[in-house]
Amino acid sequence: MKTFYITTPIYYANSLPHLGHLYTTIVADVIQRYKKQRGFDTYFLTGTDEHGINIQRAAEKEGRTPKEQVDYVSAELKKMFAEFGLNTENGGYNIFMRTTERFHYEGAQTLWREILKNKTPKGNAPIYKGFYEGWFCAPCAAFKLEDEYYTVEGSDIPLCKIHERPLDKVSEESYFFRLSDYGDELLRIIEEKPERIRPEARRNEVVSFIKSGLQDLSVSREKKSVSWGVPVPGDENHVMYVWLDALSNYITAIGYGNSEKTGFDKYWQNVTHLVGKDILRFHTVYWWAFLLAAGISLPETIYAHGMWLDAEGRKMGKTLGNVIEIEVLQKYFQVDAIRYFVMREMVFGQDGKFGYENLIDRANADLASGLGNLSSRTLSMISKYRDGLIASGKIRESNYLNAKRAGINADEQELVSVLQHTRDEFLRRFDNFEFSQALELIWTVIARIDKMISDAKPWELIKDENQAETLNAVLYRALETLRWISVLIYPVMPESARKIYAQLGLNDDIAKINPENLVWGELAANAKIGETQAVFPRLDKKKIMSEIVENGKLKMENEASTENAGEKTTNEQPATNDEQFITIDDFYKVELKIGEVKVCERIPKADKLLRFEIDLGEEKPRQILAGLAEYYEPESLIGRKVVVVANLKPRMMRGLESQGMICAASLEDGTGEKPAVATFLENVDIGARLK
RNA sequence: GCCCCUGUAGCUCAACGGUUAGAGCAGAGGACUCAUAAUCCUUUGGUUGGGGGUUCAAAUCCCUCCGGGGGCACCA
Repeated sequence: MKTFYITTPIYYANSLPHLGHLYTTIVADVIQRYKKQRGFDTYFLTGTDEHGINIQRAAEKEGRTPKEQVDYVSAELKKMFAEFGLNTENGGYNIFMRTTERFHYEGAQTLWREILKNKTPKGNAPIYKGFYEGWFCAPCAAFKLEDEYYTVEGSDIPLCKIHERPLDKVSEESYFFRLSDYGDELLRIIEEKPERIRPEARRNEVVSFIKSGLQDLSVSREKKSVSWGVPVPGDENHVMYVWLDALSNYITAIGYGNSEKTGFDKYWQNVTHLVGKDILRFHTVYWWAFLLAAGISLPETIYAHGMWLDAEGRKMGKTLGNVIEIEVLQKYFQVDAIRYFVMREMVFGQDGKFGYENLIDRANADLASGLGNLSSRTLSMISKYRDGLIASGKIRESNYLNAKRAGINADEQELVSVLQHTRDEFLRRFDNFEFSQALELIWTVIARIDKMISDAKPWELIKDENQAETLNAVLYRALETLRWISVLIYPVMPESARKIYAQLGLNDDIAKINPENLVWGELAANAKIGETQAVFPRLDKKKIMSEIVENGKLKMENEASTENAGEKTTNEQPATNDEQFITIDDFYKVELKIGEVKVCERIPKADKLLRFEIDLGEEKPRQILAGLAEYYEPESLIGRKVVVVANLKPRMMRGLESQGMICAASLEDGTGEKPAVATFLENVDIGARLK
């Protein structure tokens, strides 16, 4: 039997469940169900990556042991997956992998030993002991490169650009993986079969990365600095570093190097790794090199999918308050509607926009008005006109003319070939990860059947005894098409597909029907349809949106009052649409003042920043940094009166504290944005407030 | 800075170098009643980012400019 193994990344047990986790896992689940229908013996892995310094730190912060910490996070994730029907019980993943499990330790260590046994393509030992030294940021859990930190004058300890805290000089013994020996081999492999890495644009990035030269990779940490990990075989002082540990989960989970799990020989031959585009490189360059080193065959496909942006196309983030909340999705939307939305809306491999409004629109237009309504009107007519009995769709020759009068082609073959073609094309698209386009095809068929019904007007046919067969044919064709559609959409919307299927009066397991084998006419005549019920409820857009917005506001207020005062008040934006207003009180939170520029100078090595000292009528002038250096000569600004946001939280830039912000218009002149500093025509007093 | 991708209707996306560049949503008008205010018909809307070039033929290939996104290593 053909096998198919699909994996999501194992999610780092550092952050609580979010849309990204949900999305990738849904996609994997859809593909897995699809392949199963197509007759593959499938295996579906998801899970959590539970080692590393970040986990250790997070645990310390929460007053837990690392194990307690990862137990908590992985349980949360499992809970979410269960609620979305992605767990084993609901036909979802086969294993929820956890890297803290014993079998994984065994497997990862076996992998290490196997690598040690071999030689690199250039005849060297793949792993050697070396010395790793660098500036280390604990919250980032990473050594920082030159452009990732900055230094304050008078100090030689650099600060992390992200966390604005001092870095530690870390110098430690480390095992290195001789990645530098694998570049040529990797390039050859990619060239040989480029489709292994998709989409193409991402593959190009990987190729150019390899071509730029690979450096050896540190694959261990000393236990004294990172203890939370898989011990390096034969060296008590080291634990494996994240990537080797984490990536190996894909094989340890199916029994590589351990006896607890099974399936490696069976499933590894055809594996698809779904990854976010941000971790593609690790899944190609590093992972492949590890596998080559261990003499294990490479994965069949690595597919990097895009990220979800907000409705306006901005990155989602806490500061913008534009994150899609899992709880909101759960509260207002059917699981299948969400599944449909993510598969239909995002062109797989590209970034997509996710807004609650778009989701409602899709659910209403495609599901409620489209598929739901078609099934509803069809079944309703069967009940009303035929007492719930499915009549044969055959039209006898003597009735051809009647059918023609009603606008119905007596020969159903035309519709049959449309359906077959749609099915074939759907499968082709699906096999090629073109889910959005595959689904679109189904909806052209729905429109076609809707049109057939409108043309034939069953409500008039019923009044004419001579049109009994025409009416039967219309109803049968609609029903039979619904049967096909149910089977095709099953991977994307399992519950709904099952519901529709059952309403057609069928009771075999749709999950096991191979769409390839669909044959027109297999819906038996004289059978009774099932109990009719609406499959996709129409969503009240106004009501739901206003509730979401209201709750969002409440949540923000709660967060604002519990978090450090003032921090979030200035950079928050309305969560959803542009019909929102701020109150006058909101405005007053921003303290805009007139200040006079006393000092203005360039900052060494910073091409955009200018350093100002601005008199706001306070005891001493404020130091403010502003990105105006590309557009203004420092001298020309001295003496100018400018508008300053006076109560902005100070922040460090280039090692200097900026205690406010200078307001400027952002102008488009065709060459890009240019700022124009706000000024007054009248003479204004220093320190005056704008209101 | 170097490299990659991308730009098509108001929005989201299609279109082996080959008919008059198409769908869906949104908008306007009409029809209908089986259906979840649904469906059907008609209709508005395009200098395919700009400019050059190759070709019998360009959204598609090449050059260039402009805009958007992304990659340039040890962070899942």
